[in-house]
Amino acid sequence: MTQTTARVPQEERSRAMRARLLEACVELLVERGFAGTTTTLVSERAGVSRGAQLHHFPSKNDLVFAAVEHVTNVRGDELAAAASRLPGGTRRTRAVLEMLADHFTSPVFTAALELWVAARTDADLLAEVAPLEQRVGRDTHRLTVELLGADESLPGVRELVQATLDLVRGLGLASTITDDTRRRMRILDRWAEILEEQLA
Amino acid sequence: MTQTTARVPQEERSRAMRARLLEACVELLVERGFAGTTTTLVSERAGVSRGAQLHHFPSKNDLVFAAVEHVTNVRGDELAAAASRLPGGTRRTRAVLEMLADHFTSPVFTAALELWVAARTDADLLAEVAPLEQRVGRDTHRLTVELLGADESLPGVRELVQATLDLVRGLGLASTITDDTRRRMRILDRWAEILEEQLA
DNA sequence: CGATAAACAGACAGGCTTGACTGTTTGTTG
DNA sequence: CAACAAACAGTCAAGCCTGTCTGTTTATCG
Repeated sequence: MTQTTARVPQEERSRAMRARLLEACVELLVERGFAGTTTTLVSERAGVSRGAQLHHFPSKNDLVFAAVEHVTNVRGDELAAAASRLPGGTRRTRAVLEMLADHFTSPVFTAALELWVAARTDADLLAEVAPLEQRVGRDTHRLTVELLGADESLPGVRELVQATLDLVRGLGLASTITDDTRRRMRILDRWAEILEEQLA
Repeated sequence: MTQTTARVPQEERSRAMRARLLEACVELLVERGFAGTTTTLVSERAGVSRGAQLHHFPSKNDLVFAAVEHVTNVRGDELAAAASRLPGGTRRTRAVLEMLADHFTSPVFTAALELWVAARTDADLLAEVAPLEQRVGRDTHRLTVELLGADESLPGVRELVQATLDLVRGLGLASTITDDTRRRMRILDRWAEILEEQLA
């Protein structure tokens, strides 16, 4: 115990402070958007002095880059968690779709969207975002294939799964300014029909 | 002729200047994103003095609001033009999908996306964007139904068209940071198959 | 042709953001 | 416990953006 308390504290505090800053950063991305996420607001939100913030993240890019990674990890975790909560049996396909749609309408996705759009016109940020997003994309694809029990060796199956993911991405984008859950549900119902038919 | 040249000039110049400013604004939205689209850059890009700009658009919001309207109109025009160029006969469905996908990966869509995302965290802008976007959405839906010759009185057809539009929206979003045309084409091929099957 | 108003030009101030910088506290190590 | 390093705190200057303001040119109309 002595060894633990003697060895960890500083490192631990540092870790906690970084985590608080990243959390605050993501919250602000959702609430104020990328441009509205100023370093001052982040430090205020995190309850951290500007000095401390600059100590852990020397520049705004350092903070944002770390936030990108953080968001990516959270997205992966949330997806995995949601997948494990998934019920089996009938209506499995529909449940998988709902899970995906939920993810693509969640705050983490919104934060990722802000980073995504910002990265389009920011080369440095893009270099950071692109590979991570690719990873999430691949992981999500793999997960979806697994959850649907799809056989990708069959022609057209891979494209169908990709289409499914692009669909929920499109639904997610639409939901950011128009919260039309009912419409979304009907579309998912229909898509589930098609998916089951095609994968059978 | 004398009457014409005597009556129009000033109004005409004014119109031209407004158009140049809006064009410059849209260009910058694509190149620099919403946050990077400063009023100063717009006036420089348009070759207009800041004073002249402020005369036509007293505030940045006035400029942006006008740009939203402009983008909306251009989107509508481009879609209509593309639709009229569409070939008939076989592979009609595939051609319609490609047309839609092209639109949702075009610069106007990118500009609209920037406005869209910015509007999410800007109430004033949202009030301006939402109704116009809804209009484009409805028009696009109607156009798609017409081009596909779909019968919306049949159950599930409406949702199928909506899914198609959300799919291309998702593809468009993905294309903003990853230009993966080949992947997109394969997905469209596959979706065309399904669409024809379902609409038959 | 003179008067009036619109169009155009450019300087200026206020507010905000970022990152550098100096100083203080806390933890670690010999 | 003394010395050193990391963590933390807060101020300051430089740069940018927006919108106001004053002045000038161009067109329209009596």
